[in-house]
Parts: sequence; C-alpha cells; structure tokens
Amino acid sequence: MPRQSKKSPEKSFANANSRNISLKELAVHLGLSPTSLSIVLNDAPTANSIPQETKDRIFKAAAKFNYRPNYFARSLRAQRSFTFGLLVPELSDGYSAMVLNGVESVLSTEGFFYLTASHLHREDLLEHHPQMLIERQVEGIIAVDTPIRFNPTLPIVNVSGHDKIEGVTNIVLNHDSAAKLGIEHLYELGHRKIAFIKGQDFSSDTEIRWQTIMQAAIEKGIEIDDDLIVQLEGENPSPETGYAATQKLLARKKKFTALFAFNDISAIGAIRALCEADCRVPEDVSVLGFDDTYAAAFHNPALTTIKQPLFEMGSLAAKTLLQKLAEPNRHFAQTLTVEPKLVIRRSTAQFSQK
Amino acid sequence: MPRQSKKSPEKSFANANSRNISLKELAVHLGLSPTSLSIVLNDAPTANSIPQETKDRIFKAAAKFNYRPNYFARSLRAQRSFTFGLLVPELSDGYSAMVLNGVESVLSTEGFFYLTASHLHREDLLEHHPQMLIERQVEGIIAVDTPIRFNPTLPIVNVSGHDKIEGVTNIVLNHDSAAKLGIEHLYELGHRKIAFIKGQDFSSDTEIRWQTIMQAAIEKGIEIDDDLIVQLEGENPSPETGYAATQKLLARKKKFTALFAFNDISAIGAIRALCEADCRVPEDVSVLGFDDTYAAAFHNPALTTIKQPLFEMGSLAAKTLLQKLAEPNRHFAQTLTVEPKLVIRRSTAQFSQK
DNA sequence: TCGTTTTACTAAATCGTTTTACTAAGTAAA
DNA sequence: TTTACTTAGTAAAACGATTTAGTAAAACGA
Repeated sequence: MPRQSKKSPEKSFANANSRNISLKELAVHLGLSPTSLSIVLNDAPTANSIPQETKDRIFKAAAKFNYRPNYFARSLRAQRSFTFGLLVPELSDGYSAMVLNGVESVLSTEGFFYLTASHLHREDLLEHHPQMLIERQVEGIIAVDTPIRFNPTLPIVNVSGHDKIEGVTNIVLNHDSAAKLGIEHLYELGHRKIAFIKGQDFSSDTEIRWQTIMQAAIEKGIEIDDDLIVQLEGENPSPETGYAATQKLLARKKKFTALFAFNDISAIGAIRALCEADCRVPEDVSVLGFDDTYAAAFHNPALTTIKQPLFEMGSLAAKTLLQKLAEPNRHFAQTLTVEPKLVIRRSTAQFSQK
Repeated sequence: MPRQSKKSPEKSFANANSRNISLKELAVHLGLSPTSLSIVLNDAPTANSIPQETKDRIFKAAAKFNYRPNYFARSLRAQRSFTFGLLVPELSDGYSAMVLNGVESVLSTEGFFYLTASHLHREDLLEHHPQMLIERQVEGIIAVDTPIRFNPTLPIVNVSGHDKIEGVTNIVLNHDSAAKLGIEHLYELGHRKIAFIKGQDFSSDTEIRWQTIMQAAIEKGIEIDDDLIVQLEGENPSPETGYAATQKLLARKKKFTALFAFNDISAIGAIRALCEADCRVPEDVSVLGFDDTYAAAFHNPALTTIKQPLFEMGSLAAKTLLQKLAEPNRHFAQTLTVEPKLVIRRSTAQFSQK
C-alpha cells in the first residue's frame, strides 16, 4: 500500500485538511460580495436578477470548495435551530426507543435533529433538563411518558401525556378501547378472577389505564378484588419490578386465573414469579401484557398483549410538532388519539375448571 | 382555582412572557457596557479589577432577569458546540440504548448534549449522517457498532469498532476472554457438538467474535463442524433473525448439544425455534447468549450469557472523547479494552447422554 | 431624449456574544 | 514631580451568516 502523503488529493476528501471555507472567503475567490453568494445559494427572491452564468460560477465554486454554511452563524441570524428536544425517562426500556425511531424517521427527512435528555424520573432533572434544552434553543420539545414540570414557552407534544396544558398536544392511546380489548379477551376465555398490576405512580399512563380497565371490568360484570391488585414500585426498567409485584400478589394466596399486567416488561417479570410458584402460564394463569415491544413476541410463552403503535406515535409527534412550527397561529387539538390492537399469542388461554 | 391572569407575576416563571433578555439590554439596564458584564459573568481574568460591589450588581440583575447567554452567539464566537454526535444502527435493540445511557450519564454532568443519528445499516446514511453531524458542528463523534465511512476530521470513539483508523479510539470487549468464557463453560458442561450463530456481516463484532470463538474451541479440542454454523441475515433488530437462522440449522438434521448464539436477541429467537422443534432448553440443547441485555435475565429459561459492560463502555467512550477535546495533542491509545463476565443462568446445563 | 424600469450587483446592519486593545482616573514609587 | 502601576471600566472587532437598503449601468418606453 502506498504511503499516504498528507497532500495527496483524494477524491472525496479533497478539502479535509483545509479548514471549512467561509462565505466571505468564497466571495473573495469569486470576486463577488458575500451578499450575492448568499442570495444565489439560498435562492432568495432577489436571485432572479442574477444571470444564470454568475449563478453557475457560484454553484461550481461552492461545490469545488465544499462550502457549508456555518450552522451557528445561520442559526444566530435566523433565530432557528432546526433541533428538537426529546425528554424520556430512560432509553433502554424498549418503549421510548421505539417512539424515538418514529420521531427520527420523520425528522431526518426534514433536516431536523434532536437532543435527548433522560430524566430517570428524578424531580431535579425533570426541571433542569427542559431548561437546558430551551437554552440550547430547541424549537420544540417531544416528551415521552414524562410530566411537564416547566412553563411551556415553546411548542410541545407529549407522547402518553394526559395533563391538559395550554400549548401542549398529547398523543394518547385510545385507552377505553385498549382496556376493553384486554378485558373482553380475558372474559371470553372464561376468566372471572383477574389480578392486575398497576403501573408506577410516575408513569403517565398508570391512572388512565387503571380507570379504563376498571370501567371495562365493571361493564363485563367482573368483580375487582383489592387483594388482586398490586402496583409496580421503583424505577428499574427491567422485569424485576413486575417480578417483585407478582411475588407480593402470590403471597396473598388469593386465587386468580388471569393477570393483566401494566406492560410487557412487567408481564415478563410476572411470568417468572408465577413460574417459580409452580403456576404454569397459560395453563394455570393467563398473562396479558401491554405495549407489544420486541420482547413480547419471542418471550416464552409468547405474550398476548395490547399493542400500542409506538413508532407511529413517535412519527405523529414529530409531524405535529413540525406543523406547530409551520403554523404558529393555528389552534391544535389538545389530544391526538391512536388505536390499540389486541395481539393474541400464547400467554393467555381458555380457563378450564379443573 | 383562581383564574390565571396573563400578567400575574409567578415566582419562577416571572419572565416567561418577556422574551429572553440579551446581554446588551442588561448592560443598558445597569448603565454598564456589555463587555463588563461578560467579563464578570464569565469570571474572566480581567474580572479582578472590577470591584465586588459592581459584580454583585451585575449578578443580581442577571438573576433577576434570568439572563441566559445565547447559545448560538456564544458558540459562534467560541467555535464550540458542547455537543457530540452519536451514530447508532438503531435504538430499539437494547444494545445501543444501554451504551447511550452510559454516554449520557457522563455528558450530562459536563454540560454536553448529543445528537443521535440512526443509520439502519444503510450505506447512504452511513455517509450522510456523519456529514450532517459535522455540519452541525459536533465536537466529536461516538459511533456504536458502526463502521467509519467518512474522513475522521474530528475526534472519534468507536464502541465495538475494530478498524484501526488514525484518530479513532476503539472501545472493545476482550473478545479472547469472552470466547474462552463461553467455550469453556460449555466444555465443562460436557458439550462437544456445539452449533454457532454468527452475526450479520454488518455487525462490527461479527468477525472478531467468530475468530476468537474458533480459537477457543480449537484450544479445547472442540471440532467445529461447518454444518453447525449459521449466520444471521437481515437487519431486523428482533429475535426473528435468530429464529430463522436456527430453523435453517435444524433443517440440516445434524446433532448438536449446545448453541452459542451471536447475542441475546438471537439466542431468544433460537430458543423459540428449538422449542418448536421439540428441543427442550437446556435439557436437550444448551443455549448461550451474548451481551446480557435486559431481555436475558428474565427470559424463560433465563439466558446464560457473556455480559458486556455496555453502560461502562458508553461512559468510557464519553470520558475518552472529552479527554481528547481537552488534550488535542496527546496521543490516545487506539484501543481500550473492557472485560466480559460469564453470567450463568438456566439456558445451559450439563450434557447428559441419554 | 428624458424618465422609468430592470439588471446586476454591493455596503452596511444585524443576530448576541467574547475578546482585544484601549482610556482615564487614582495611587504608589523614585 | 514625574513615572509607573493599578483600578474601573469601554469601544470596536470578531465569529459567519442573512437581510435591508441601497447604487450604477443598461434597457425600455414615449
């Protein structure tokens, strides 16, 4: 292999060593003013008074020197950052990540980037991070399963948010449908004694999910026994919390034939606890998850679950926020609703009186 | 609740409606020059010639009007962004997310943020995204399981990178140890006919992991049968690929007593395929994973796996990159190695000749 | 042929900081 | 009493773009 000289002109990296060229330098090179270049390169309205020949000269030189407008200078002048802030509890729980995928799929086509900040449910970070993002001049914030603890001075979309705050659009699942799908599925399988794992208090969906599930249960005439309700505790994003909650539930020695978990992660923890207590899933106890993250389909047994369209919620959030920027005076709905789907796999089964 | 007047002065949101104050405005208010304020607020060397009384006046006014220096103006002047770029294949596979957690834990204490870009293993994005990040003036790039397809004109740390590129520091697992841990574990359990799932060609670790595993196997006198090697195909980040690969393996009807998977995700897919073929794990076949993501511990059966310290690899990457910025002339090691750990759970067991 | 419009540009202001290079007054030293 | 230093600041340039408000020359119309 030939020893690479520092001056060797490589095809695509020709100007890698020379520092980025500025508009002024390029203008000097062309014997024109920076103004003219700016007008032409941005195709400003005045550009039509510039002859094509000159335009071509400018374009060619810009390409040759690989001119890129300085992001800070441009942003300072335009008072725009083309950046959103993303507030998430944590990244590795599978939930936020799928929402982010949806967000990114939209933003990347629009020249937007995003800054991520994980608050880990810590009160100090819930106040501090949004401030930092705003200081960084983000043009809007997408919060995921995150309470809004700051004054919303810029456009905000809250995925799974439920607080009605002026200027904040919530993207929420149709929880009524979700609860009905879950309860009716278990009901039709013959389950009447159903245990429930509620979410942690800090999860945005905890309250609404619980309310709608109770409502759906009442409509079906299913009795909700306080002894069959447990709640997740702690911020561990692993199945650990669901495991601990289910152990607590089992310790109460109350009989149940189905368990409706807060999410897939806790369902997986629950299955472990049931397993250890010699309860077979689904033969002895049916387990129903929520979310349909990647973990669900390939768990053993495969989780029956209520699917949230997380990717779509993310892309909808991004689209909505972009629209809010484009039309600052338009009034936006406080809530956008997406529909759940029941995904039947192997963790639920017909209840057979033995 | 009292109807909230728009002019009601709220404690912490006092200036929420008034646009951010600039240094110049604050200077006018104080009857001083912007220069003086800048010197005092940044505690520049010259600040010691300014009397404490004046300093206090400035601090008080800055606090009162909640003055925040404009990020763009400051960055433009200082030619610094306090931002890193993060290149990842995808976020929802559990691997990148854990690395990001580690990265963020370090950056958030240093006033740094990061922009994330997922390349989805697409060649166009592998070229385009780094360029975009550089245009955004990121001060460095952390790549995770991502090939460097661009000219490294700024400091780079590549988590699980193996290419030796000038200016790029790789953070890698001690693959020799990892392979030995895995192979020796299976060997000690009595396994001699071992099947292997290789990673996709695009995964950074595929080659080195395979080489070290072969080496370790040879050292133990384990014969590697070509018919017992399959490779993951496609970019689906779910266990689907491992499932498909294992089906292919089973179709060959060659006997094996253990399966060493490329990672936990594919191990989970493999278990599903084995299950469907009426192979019990671990009674008939032991399955060994890699990574120890959250999915591993609570899978059924719980995965025995080679743990990578992903969080630490992320935080080490961030620390290293910060150091590179702080000491641009220092020479940095091309490779930083972290140690794996064998985590024994339930998916591997003694091979019993039946 | 004069006035207007179009063409082809440019100078200077602006965005909001930080930094460099001063000034002017007071104090200390010789 | 002059020189030198410290104190307490400030004016202006710089970072690199975009935008406003021009100008000078050419073309056009009556």
